[in-house]
Amino acid sequence: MEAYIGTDDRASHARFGRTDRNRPMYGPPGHAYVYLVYGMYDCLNIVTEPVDHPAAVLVRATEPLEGLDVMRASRSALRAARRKTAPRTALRTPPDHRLASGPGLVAAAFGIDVTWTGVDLCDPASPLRLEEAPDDEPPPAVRATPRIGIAYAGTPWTEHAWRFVITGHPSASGPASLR
DNA sequence: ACAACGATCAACT
DNA sequence: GTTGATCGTTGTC
Repeated sequence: MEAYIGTDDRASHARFGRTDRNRPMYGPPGHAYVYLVYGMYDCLNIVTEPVDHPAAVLVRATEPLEGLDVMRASRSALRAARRKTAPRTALRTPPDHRLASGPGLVAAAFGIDVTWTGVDLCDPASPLRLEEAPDDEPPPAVRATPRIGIAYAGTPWTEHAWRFVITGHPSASGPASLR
């Protein structure tokens, strides 16, 4: 997960204030904010603050537990559809635990695109939703690191340790040194 | 109307 | 470690 909060956060989509795209960030917490980056990849965010306080966490990675075959299929389908020229080398299939180890890969694995923006992730009837962890499941150890892939190098906004990984988790996104 | 660029990924050197 | 793919959003003119 990676946190973005407020209009002062120069790395956040809310830095321009309220726009058509980032409207869900200003909406109620627990809803999805999905956007397209680099013309190719969808990114799933979860709104985290009350109405009119723009903030969200980007889901950078998930651990694939069920439907791995579906994840593999939708990922390669999306890759093929969005690549003009075929690679010279055969495409490598990633290890199962890395099927959703990046924000664009999470969306690809779950088949999420921008049409999902705004859905209520706390609605038990939603096909895409958050659920309570089982009582017998202890919370994992979490490590905080700087955020990844944001511009404004040298500003305080690149320094904040607002990226959170489950310590040592093999499905985490980003460089191995930051897991 | 237009130009720049981005919360990325995978291929390539 | 570097770079191409690809297009909606945003700021500027």
